[in-house]
Amino acid sequence: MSTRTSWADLAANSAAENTTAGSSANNASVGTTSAAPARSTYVPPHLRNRVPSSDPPAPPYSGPASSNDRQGYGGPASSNDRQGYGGSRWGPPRNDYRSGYGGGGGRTGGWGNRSGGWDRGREREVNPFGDDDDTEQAFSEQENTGINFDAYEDIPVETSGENVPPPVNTFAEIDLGEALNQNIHRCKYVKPTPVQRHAIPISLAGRDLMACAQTGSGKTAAFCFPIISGIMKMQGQSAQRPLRGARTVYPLALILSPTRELSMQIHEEARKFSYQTGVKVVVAYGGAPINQQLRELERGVDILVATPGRLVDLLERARVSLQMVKYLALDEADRMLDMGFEPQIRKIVEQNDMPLPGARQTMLFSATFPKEIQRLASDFLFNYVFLAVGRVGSSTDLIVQRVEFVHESDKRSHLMDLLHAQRANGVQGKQALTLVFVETKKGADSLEHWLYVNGFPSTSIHGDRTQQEREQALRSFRSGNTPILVATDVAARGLDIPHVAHVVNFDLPNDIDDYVHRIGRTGRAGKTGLATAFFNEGNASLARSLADLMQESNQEVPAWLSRYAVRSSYGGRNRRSGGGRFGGRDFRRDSSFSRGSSDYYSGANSSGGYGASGGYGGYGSGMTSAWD
DNA sequence: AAAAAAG
Repeated sequence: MSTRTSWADLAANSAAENTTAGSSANNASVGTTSAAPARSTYVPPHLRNRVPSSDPPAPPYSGPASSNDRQGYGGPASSNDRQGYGGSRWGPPRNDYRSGYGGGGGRTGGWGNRSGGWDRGREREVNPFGDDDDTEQAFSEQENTGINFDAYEDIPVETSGENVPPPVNTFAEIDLGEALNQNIHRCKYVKPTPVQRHAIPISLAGRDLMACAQTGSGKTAAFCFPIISGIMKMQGQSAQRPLRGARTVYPLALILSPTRELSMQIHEEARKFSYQTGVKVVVAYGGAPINQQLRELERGVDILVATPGRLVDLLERARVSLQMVKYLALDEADRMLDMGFEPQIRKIVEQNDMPLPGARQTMLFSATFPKEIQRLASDFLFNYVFLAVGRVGSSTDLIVQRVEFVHESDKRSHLMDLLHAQRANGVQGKQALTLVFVETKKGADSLEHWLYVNGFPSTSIHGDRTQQEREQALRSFRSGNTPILVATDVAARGLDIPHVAHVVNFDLPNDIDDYVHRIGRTGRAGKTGLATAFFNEGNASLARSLADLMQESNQEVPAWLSRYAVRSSYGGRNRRSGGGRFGGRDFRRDSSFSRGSSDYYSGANSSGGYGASGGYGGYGSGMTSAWD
């Protein structure tokens, strides 16, 4: 069955308000509104637990019959049963649950046996590939891998550290294990992306890693594959896993991210990668009832994906112990270590029973990595490899960046003009989504309301909304139902939302890195995108770094912005170092960081057209990449 | 100053 649909088809499908069977890719697995979820059919014991074999290239085979063996079929989905966006995770049961329920259809059937206890999750595992909503995601991944890989040959890559393991060119070169290889097929990953080519061998070699890489380029896979593979290998060993029913669980890997929605997204991806590997992934985040998450944890967890607050809660309740953690991954690591989060991260990593650096493997990923944050981060690392991977073409080439001078009082009408123009151009159909960033939560509410009153279907996401509202907003935006999303920085990082055609910085952030992350919500997966910023006197402090970034990205810099830039160029706290052409620079190589012999870290390698790029870094100036 | 993250 075909899994390839056009974006337009896809958007049309999603726009159909979740009432139809969805794309052809998974119509076998869905019952949708009309089909009352079938009662599980009896499956003779000898056919239970049968793992489908021989599928590469696997069509996303329909889900196992019973996705939720605890509740028969369709209670509110547990966070682990349902990864999609159709319906509240903890709300009352709804009829429009589509994925994973709808019983049967699978040629294997009968996985959902009721064997009690945690049997490493294999028998009851929901097929994450058979999910409607996951189709969209699978699609975007497909699109990601659809980036012109030939262009990757020239991508600038820089590594530094001792004895850096060499990159690979194919997944076949790496022994990730058969089950994981099958999932790679199912994800339609043909060839590793640059960050995967480099990061996976480094991680498999057991090395710690600090990586600057673009989110859309398979970053999640880059840290998930080695973790899953490593856990699979550990499973042969004795493993002092706690007995079933023990209140405390001992994950082997911990993945932290700064927002709940990003943790959800990582969990969804990790679940695909770990399908039928016997590796169990559980997500825990705030704003949702903790009891359900506790139940999931009790069923066993190898990889815990979490936001910091909820994890601290779980640690304090002694429901989670980090004693067995062998892998620690921080996504958006620079955010995780900034002022707001750092104490919590330290508490988790340093003030609990987590093994020390060296006794665990630590992987830090982000698109931007200011030098000061690198310095902080080195506390968590042991003899790590620094990796910076650029993107096809130069930074943010796929995004056309515009800056317009707009007085505070004119912003709304100016936005209205943009939206009208888009509508007139037909750019804003159901498929073209516009993401509008504002500075404050109140500002988000009032702008959303104003847009709504003025006839633009919009919704908003920010930290004062309930988690249900946040997830609903994201769903509604993704589906094109409300093609305008007003957001605070909660949505700035990591979220992979296909079809975002336009990012408007209604209020510019104060930090250029935040700008980079925000505009990175568009221009993803090889698509072009547009980013418009409203600039006025209040943004003077950003002028210099913004002008620099735009210039580096071959964007047209308005003359008036250059004048602002010159005027406000003192201080330079926001300035990028290194001309920003390239993903990043290991702070250990900076002249201000002097320690030991110079050749301790002399293993710097560089490939791709930029050479060994020595010495353009400046003191104190933030190092960033121009990619998300 | 604001945002995020626990309730």
